[in-house]
Formats: sequence, structure tokens, C-alpha cells
Amino acid sequence: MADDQLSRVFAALADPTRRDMVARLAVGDATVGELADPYDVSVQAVSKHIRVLNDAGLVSQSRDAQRRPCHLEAEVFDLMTKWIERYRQQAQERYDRLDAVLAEMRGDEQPTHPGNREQGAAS
Amino acid sequence: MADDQLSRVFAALADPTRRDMVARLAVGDATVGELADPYDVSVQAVSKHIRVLNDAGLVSQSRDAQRRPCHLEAEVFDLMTKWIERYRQQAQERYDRLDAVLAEMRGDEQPTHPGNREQGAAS
DNA sequence: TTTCTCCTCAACCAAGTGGTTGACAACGGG
DNA sequence: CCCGTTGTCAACCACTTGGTTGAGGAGAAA
Repeated sequence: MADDQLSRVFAALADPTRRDMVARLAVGDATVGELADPYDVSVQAVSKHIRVLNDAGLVSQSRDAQRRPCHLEAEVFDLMTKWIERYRQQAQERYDRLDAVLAEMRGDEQPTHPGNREQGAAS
Repeated sequence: MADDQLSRVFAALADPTRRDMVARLAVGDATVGELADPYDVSVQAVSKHIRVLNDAGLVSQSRDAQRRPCHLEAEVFDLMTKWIERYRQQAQERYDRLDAVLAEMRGDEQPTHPGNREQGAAS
């Protein structure tokens, strides 16, 4: 597992249990015990999951006596969203260009200027 | 690794090499060899990466003689985006409510969360 | 103080991952 | 037809991962 943050975030969310915990934390902060309750695994295992989410920057923990309340750091989601949107859009534009070319080949559409359709967008 | 699609997609993108390949494929389809070229690993390793992307539904392969051109299936991104946005928004709403409560307790009139610069840049 | 609760650390284990090399199937060009 | 190109499959290896159990620290509670 590469050690850059984006990789860690994706890897952290690749586990359904951890996604579930994130869903739980989106509702409100929770202690380790509260997070562990719904699952049929040891508290230690849940503690490990939290550590993974923590390392990814998705969750932070504070102190309250013996308890360690977990808090969702939702800003990290933007990191993923940005990456995803970038390439989704890029691919989408490519399909759109292809559509335009196909339409042009069929004479479906008025060609604004023949052969001027490629590589137009400036990032 | 759980076998549901969302898990597979996240896991597939948890590897920088595979994210790189997705970036490459967003520009246009490519053969396995073309995808392997920039990297200092064997073609077999790249073939394995492609298989992972394939199993996640992110990439499809067709036939062209001996070649197996890879094609990016960008719709799968929506699966992730939906999941992410759901909990990001949920968490955001919670912070907003907290802001409101805090403001009310202080008798304040400008509710602003301390560590909460701005919300959705890319939605 | 002693005890109980909440949680983490350490060691261990089975299974999975990302890489390697070697073999080989499929196909086009001589 | 044989040969080079392209890519996958199979076996293997080091390392990681998600789980376990046991030990123990930090605080409240008795």
C-alpha cells in the first residue's frame, strides 16, 4: 500500500466495515465501544479499523476520561471527489467529442468547421 | 477484500499505479503494452493491474488481433461519488446544525464553524 | 487502595496482494 | 509454414491485512 494520502483514503474505504463506521460517524461522534457494538468482532479489531481511518485522515480522536470519541473529518472526502471528478469529466468530454465526430460522419449535424473539433479544451 | 463492487472499486483505486492507468485511459483507449510502457515493471504485473480494474468494472477490454485494447468505464465513478457525497453532506449538515446550536447558545447572529472554511468546491 | 471499564499495544496466524519468472495461446507478417 | 508480437495463466515469493488472544495503561468508581 503506497503511503500517499489519496491511496490511504481509498484503501480505508475499500472495507465495508470501515465504510459502515464512516456512515455511523456521519450521524455523530462515537466512542470505540459504541462503534464496535454492532459488529461481531473484538474491540481490538475495531480499534485497528479506527487506526486505519485515522491514518487516512478520515477520523480524529479526542479524549474523554477513558473514552476516545471518534470524529469524522469530512473534508478529506474532497480529496477523492476531486480526483474522481477530474477523470470522470475528462472521459466524459472524450465521449462527447466522439459523439460529435460520429454525428458529423453521419451528416447528422451541421459541422461548425470541419476538422476543428479536437484537443480544444484548455485544461 | 469484500466482494461487493464498491469495495472493489475503492480497492482498485487505492494503488497509485492503477490510478495512473485510469488517468491514462481517460485520455483515450490503450493496449496493455502501451499502458505498461511508462512503468518499470513486467507486462504481466500490468496485466494483473488491468484485471483488478476490470473486476471492479472500471475498465473493459476488447479484441484487436493479438492486442487487447482497454477502455475506461467512467460510469462506475458515479457509484463512488454517490457514496462519498451522501456521507459528506450528512456530516456537513451535522456541523451546520452544531453551528446553529452554538450560535444560539452564545446569542450570536453569525453562525460560523471554527474549522470549517467552505463547503463543496466540486459537487 | 482496589476494582472495574475503556481502549491500545504486541505477538501471532491465515489469507490476500504485488511483484517476479517461465510457459504458452492467439494472431499477423515473412 | 514458421517466427515474432502481444497478452494471459501458473507458480512462487516477500510483504500486508484483518482477525485473534493476552497484557497492560489510564481513569472513574467503590
